[in-house]
Amino acid sequence: MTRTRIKIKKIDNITARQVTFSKRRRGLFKKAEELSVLCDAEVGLIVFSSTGKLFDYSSSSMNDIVTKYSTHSHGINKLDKPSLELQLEASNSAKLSKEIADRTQELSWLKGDDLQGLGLNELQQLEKTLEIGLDRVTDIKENQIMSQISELQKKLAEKEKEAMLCKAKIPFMVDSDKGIMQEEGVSLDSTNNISSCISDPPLEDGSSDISLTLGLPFSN
Amino acid sequence: MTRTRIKIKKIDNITARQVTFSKRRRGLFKKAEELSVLCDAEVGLIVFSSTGKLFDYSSSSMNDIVTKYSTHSHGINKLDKPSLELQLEASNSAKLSKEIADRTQELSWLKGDDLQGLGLNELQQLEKTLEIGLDRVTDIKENQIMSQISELQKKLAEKEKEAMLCKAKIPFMVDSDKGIMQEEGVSLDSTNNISSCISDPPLEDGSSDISLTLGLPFSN
DNA sequence: ATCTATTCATAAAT
DNA sequence: TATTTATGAATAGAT
Repeated sequence: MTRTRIKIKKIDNITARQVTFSKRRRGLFKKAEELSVLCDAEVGLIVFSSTGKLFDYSSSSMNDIVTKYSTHSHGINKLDKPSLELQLEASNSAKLSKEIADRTQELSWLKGDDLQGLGLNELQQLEKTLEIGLDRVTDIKENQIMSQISELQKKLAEKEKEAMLCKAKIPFMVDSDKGIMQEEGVSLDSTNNISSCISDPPLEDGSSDISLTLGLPFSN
Repeated sequence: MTRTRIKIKKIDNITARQVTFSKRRRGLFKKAEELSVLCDAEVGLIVFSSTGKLFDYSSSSMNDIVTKYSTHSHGINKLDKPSLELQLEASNSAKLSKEIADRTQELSWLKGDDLQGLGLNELQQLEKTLEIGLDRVTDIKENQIMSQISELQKKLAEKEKEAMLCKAKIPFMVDSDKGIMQEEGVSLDSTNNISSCISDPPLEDGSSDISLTLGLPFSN
């Protein structure tokens, strides 16, 4: 690899072999971890040195990985064959895994990934499915938008009515309370008058304050 | 590593992730084998891709390695221990089931089913995903259609060329075979003449002459 | 363990 | 997926 290229055969010199083992072992474990992280893969690595020392790395639990390995395709006996129940569980797992794989595949296709292997018919089917899905989603979305809008309009209308009623009451209130009625009439749009109505009984549920959602046509 | 350095974090783009997985997996397995050979080490390597596909390498028997691993230092419970393993299997099953449920749900959404519970933001996100997917599918489909068309055009052109060559030969055939040449000349587009050429050796694809592209304005 | 000259691995482009 | 290429990494041998 460097100063000179070496042949891939057992290194005779013990010292040199140990040195190389240390260096390359580090490199190998580093690469194993990088693979698992970069590619979201499950990696299990077990190394015994020639002197019998153990080194291991696993991206998740080595137990899980080995178990999965022993079931996967190897179906039968990787590590002994403890019980019938285990076998059943294993085949169940395999089925579930397959189902996940299938759905993952379908999801990829729907998202437009991984399409190269598909034939024209499949592509057309996919296109149709997507068109239908898109239509429905757009539909529902539009419905939601429209109902949000009309709800807001309704609330707004209510508040407007409230404000009107409030204003309409002012002459009487002023009249009965204090008798300060003026000839020219009451200034109906005075902000003072309006704010004096704040203590009116609030409307039902969450909508206690219309201004809350007013500038928020797309709130959710 | 190369054109640019990359960060060791999960690669988002699925395609890029798959490509990197293939390359690095090869590299990793190669280094694993080199380590085992050069340093006389026992190496077991198990990799599951993110789609669940299994890859493995072992310098000797994976079973031996895993068994040795499970005893070594780990002394206790790696394999066997039925009840514990059963528990693990069960929780594994639960995980898998949940994953299936998640993907099933997402598939439903993409297909436009079961949208009632979603909020506006989710719907918009969904819509976007579908639009992207649809674009890609349509793209690939169109490509396939175009290549089918041009392949057909190419074949057609070849047949036309064949027919032309055939016709061109007719005068000589008629002349030498029967001497029925007429003053007015041979009717070159007689269907009889054409059909009489069917037994001509078909031309290979490399095509040998100028008429190669004759009827193929859109060849590619 | 550290240093480098080299080979190797590989990200990006094709 | 395969190939190519530019460049970052790994590492054999020396110290």
